[in-house]
Amino acid sequence: MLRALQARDELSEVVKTRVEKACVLLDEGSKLYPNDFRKDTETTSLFARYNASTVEELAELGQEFRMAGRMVSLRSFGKAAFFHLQDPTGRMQIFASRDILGQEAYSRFKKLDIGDIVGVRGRLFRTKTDELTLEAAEVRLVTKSMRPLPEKYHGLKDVEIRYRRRYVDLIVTPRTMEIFRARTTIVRSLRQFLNNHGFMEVETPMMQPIPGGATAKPFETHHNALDMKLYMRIAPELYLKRLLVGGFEKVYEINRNFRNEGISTQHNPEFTMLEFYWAYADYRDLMDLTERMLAEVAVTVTGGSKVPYQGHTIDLTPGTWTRLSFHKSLEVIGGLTPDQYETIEAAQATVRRLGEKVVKNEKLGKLQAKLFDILVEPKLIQPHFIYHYPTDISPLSRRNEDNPDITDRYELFVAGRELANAFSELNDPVDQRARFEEQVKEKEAGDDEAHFMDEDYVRALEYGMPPAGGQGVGIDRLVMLLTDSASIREVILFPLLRPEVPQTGGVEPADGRES
RNA sequence: GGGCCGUUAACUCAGUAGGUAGAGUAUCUGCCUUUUAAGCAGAGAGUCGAAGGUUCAAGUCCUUCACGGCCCA
Repeated sequence: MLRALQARDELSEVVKTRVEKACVLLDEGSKLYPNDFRKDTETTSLFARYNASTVEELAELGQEFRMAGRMVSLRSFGKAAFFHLQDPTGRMQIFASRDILGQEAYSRFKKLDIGDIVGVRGRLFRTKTDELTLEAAEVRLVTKSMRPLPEKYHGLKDVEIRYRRRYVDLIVTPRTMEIFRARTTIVRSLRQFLNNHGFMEVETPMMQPIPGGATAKPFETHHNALDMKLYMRIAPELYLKRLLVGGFEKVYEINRNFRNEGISTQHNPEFTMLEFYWAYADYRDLMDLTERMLAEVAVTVTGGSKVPYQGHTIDLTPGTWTRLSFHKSLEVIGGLTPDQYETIEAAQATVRRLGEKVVKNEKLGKLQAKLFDILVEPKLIQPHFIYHYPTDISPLSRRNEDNPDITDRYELFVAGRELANAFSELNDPVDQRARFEEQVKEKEAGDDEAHFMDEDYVRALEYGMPPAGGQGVGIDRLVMLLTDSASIREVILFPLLRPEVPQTGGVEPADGRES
């Protein structure tokens, strides 16, 4: 099999050489992929215990350790060599010499390549340059690598290859590994916070007959056995609120949503969202909880509640977050006066003046949202809760008691981006049905992001849903913020990309996309 | 969808005014027992993203396309 691989002429010279070496190893009776090596320690663990030890202390220790990992560098001197072994926790220098390993083992060691996964056994010592190093009494090939690693100094720079071959990126770009560790820490600490506050994690359908809970275009799919059209969910909202009807008072879900929209530095078609619902609470309670939750996560991940982001320092300390009404923000931050946005005509004129298109029959709230997006959102660097969104762009939110044209809804903005969306939930089934009907009209008028009618959801509300506050938090954006990442693709392990162009052979894509 | 930029050896990058492709790393050979971007000497390695076009001659100029990046919508 390996010989056949060797004959493939599209392989680079370096790969062919390695395959050839692997063939020789096989011929000599060596295994290329043995699974009998066991490690008993890791880099950071050894550094934590022995980095402060003196040469003498290490010499007295006499203990042997077994480590495994990828050989990522090699400095060879004929009869001795240093290399670095990379494991998930870091890099440990290994010293291998002919005198210690013996003639035969040393010559086997010399056949190893950078990139191979090896197991080593030996004692610790300190080099002349004072680096804690393992002196190998044994070095074994554990997994043969056929492909060369990227350049040792510059690493992998081509972002396309970094995303397509994330496995290589993870090997050679320490920051990539840090980001995804941070991502896990963030999600874990969100769960911990919510669990500690009595929330219960649940899972609701990701394939839904009626996609709801957000304003977005869904992906469509099909169930063969049921011969049924299904949509990938755009939000879990309507299912989570059915659970409030059922009697759970605090529920949350952290999982993927899918939206059939463009891709940008801030949008991936599948993204992760936290949604949680809290009965007998309202949007103001949510603001308080959110401040504490996100600050706690920030402290867990970055060590403090002030985090650097793209040249800014974002202060997430609870109690310092700005709270401003939607319409006030148009004035205070957007620089508008009420007569520039209060009526349809005025708002249309202002939208046009800013160079934006005005769509026929566009509602006042939507026009005002456009003004907000242009004039206000980019300026909201420090955390801002913008509350009291217009009712006509908030079909699932509870109306404000004093003014039916606005809702008890807010969005949280940080670093010029929406990070969360929350509101006191609409639990009046009659109002909800009317709002859906309004959405259906908009859908029929050509707005393919408008909501579908969801009769079952209305029926659930008719049984009675306790008053509640609910919030969605964009996890990818939160990870971006807390890891100082400019692009969402940096915080998604495998971001969506177009299919890779075949590098060799005459195989054309069979979709006839040319022309 | 629009604009700008990129695509050259496995990786990181050069490539003058259009004249037939370079470096470093990696690889291979030789030397080398405390290096850490190890060192020294030598060697091999490229459909220059794809397809057309202009030209005596195209990595370089033109057109289209693909993939990616950034900005805008």
